[in-house]
Amino acid sequence: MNDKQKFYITTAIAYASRKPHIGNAYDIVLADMIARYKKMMGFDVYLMTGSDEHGQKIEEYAKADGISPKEFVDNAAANIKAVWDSLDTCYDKFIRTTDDYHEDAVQKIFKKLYDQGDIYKSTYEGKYCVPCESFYTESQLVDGKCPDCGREVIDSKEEAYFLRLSKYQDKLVEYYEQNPDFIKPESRKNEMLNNFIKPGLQDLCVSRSSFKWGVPVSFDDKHVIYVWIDALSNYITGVGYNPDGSSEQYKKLWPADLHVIGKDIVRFHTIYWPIILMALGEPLPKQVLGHPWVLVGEDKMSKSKGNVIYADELAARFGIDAVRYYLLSEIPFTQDGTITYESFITKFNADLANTLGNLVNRTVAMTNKYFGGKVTAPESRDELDNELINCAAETITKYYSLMDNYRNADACECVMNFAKRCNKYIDETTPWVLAKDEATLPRLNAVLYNLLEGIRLLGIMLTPVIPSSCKSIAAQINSDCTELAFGRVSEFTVGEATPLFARIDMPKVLEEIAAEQAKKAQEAEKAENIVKLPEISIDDFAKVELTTAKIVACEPIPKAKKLLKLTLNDGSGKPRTVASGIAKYYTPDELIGRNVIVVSNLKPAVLCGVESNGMILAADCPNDDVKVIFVDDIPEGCKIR
RNA sequence: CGCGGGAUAGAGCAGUUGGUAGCUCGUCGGGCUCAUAACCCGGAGGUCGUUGGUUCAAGUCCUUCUCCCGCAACCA
Repeated sequence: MNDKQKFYITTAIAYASRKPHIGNAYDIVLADMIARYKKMMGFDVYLMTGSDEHGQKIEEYAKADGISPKEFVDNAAANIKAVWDSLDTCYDKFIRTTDDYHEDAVQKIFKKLYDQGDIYKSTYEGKYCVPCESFYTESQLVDGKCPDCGREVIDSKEEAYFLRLSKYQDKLVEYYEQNPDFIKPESRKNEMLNNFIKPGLQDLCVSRSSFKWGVPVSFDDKHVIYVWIDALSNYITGVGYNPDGSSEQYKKLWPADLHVIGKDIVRFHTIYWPIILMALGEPLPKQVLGHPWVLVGEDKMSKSKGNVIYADELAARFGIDAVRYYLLSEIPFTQDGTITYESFITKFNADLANTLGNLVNRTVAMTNKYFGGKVTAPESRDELDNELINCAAETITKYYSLMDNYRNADACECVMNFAKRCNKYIDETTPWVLAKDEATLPRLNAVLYNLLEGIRLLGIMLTPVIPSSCKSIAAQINSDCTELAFGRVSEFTVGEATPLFARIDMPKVLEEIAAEQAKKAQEAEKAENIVKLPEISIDDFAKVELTTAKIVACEPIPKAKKLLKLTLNDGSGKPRTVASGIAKYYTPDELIGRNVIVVSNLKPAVLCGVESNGMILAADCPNDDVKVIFVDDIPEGCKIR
């Protein structure tokens, strides 16, 4: 038995549909850093991460690839693991929602909640549009008709299971009040209260019958358990929870001390998840940390924009610790952070290479050069030494309080400031002058000792952030003392000075990257142009009626950001109204008077209150651009085939 | 008026309960030579988005407007 206090920390489980990008990886890196820090502080830490492997999307992707969903997620999970491992993350467990013990426990959780009445079978209260095969709520209807096609809807119902949220609403608010630190940062708590809880919680639909790839409801095989109960439960099933009897490990670890998640899923973790736990009669997690996103430049990362940066590729190019350091030192606590190759390299050169790496290098080199690598703790300290030592003490105090509050970026800055202070100390004490005179050699010994102590402390404080580099620091100063206080080592016998981080030649590397990206973009474009849809017959094509038409009027649609309302003359004598999602690319003035091609037999639809009769043709161009196909030299009303 | 977040030096950000505007990068000048063209010192550069107000005192509190970004609703 050990008497250490436990600390159970989790990441969100990654959706196993595609390779995780650097934003997804931020989650695990942050959690890993916290885990390492807590270990350093003497906690018995357990870090769990994993993959979310069910759902319609995965079913579809697998089908498109011509493999079974299980094969698909086996691949995807291996991919996720590989990326996590490429970042030197030390998780204790990787749970997959397709693991048998998880599926078993989830079925029993569902059954238990059903048996005690917290889950009930009901129907989508619904208006059903038969041609559209869709359900709508009363409020979604437009003039009492289908918002999609404008036709009559009928009362209909589809079976589904619901979780009673309303029953636990007051208890949840109470929990928020009693645990002011439950949601971090605090601004997100207000968002939850104002947006979702105050208006009143709707019961949550927790099953699906529209796809099969999920955990089946044990007593009703038409339904699979939808993502909420399946995915969120991983936090307890992964450490051995089961309604039939939980493991010793579960009893020791639960409740979790911290869920590390992205800000987009705060709602699920601070409303649905606590309610599920309350219904199960289990204690609630102590804290949820909703971190911001990592954006590329101004944009959210997306494949179609071609701006995705992958953590493992970045690590392969610049080193694991370079990636970890960037994520943990540059992403703000509450606001979204950005990453670009420029900012990455700038940060790397300034902090890791120039400030820290160079400090270690010059100090170790001097110790070797002047004393054959060996210095001992001095007897006395002068004014300059005291300043340095005080700065070290202040840094350590600040470091603790920042790290305890997950202000890792501020903690990194604070530590780097101490590294700068050490560099300044070298300038103040001028060791190269002291080395010239036999009489000042004791002083030189003291200076180098103080610097090596400073470096030792830097290495300890940065260990959660850049673990392998700190190992290298410890090796170079040849000390395994991990006490975070100045003057705890009686002597140093340093090793070889080897650069920790080689400076990056920014223009050269940027050029290389640009060349690679251009190549990738070309390949991607080629792949895009390959036909993806199944072949159709000429008869299928003949079903599409294409007509030329002149745009006679055009105006933006209020409330709609993307839509323009076009009035067309298609030669029929009757004006035709079409809504088109091109507001971002064209102003009305640019369109009026031009001739375009319209799909004239498209089923009408109501968009933002405007009935759209048809669709004009436009091309999706690279760089997120859209170009309407103009046919100004063809008169309106011509059929196209 | 759908909900929310933001606007501070050329760029990226800090600014806790109102009390002299800071940090990093860049830029200009100087110093040093142990070190990775590195390190150290100094200068320039902001009427803190706009309007009005509260106050001895407003980046900070209240108000008007403008512009950005998420989410929600619509890329027919």
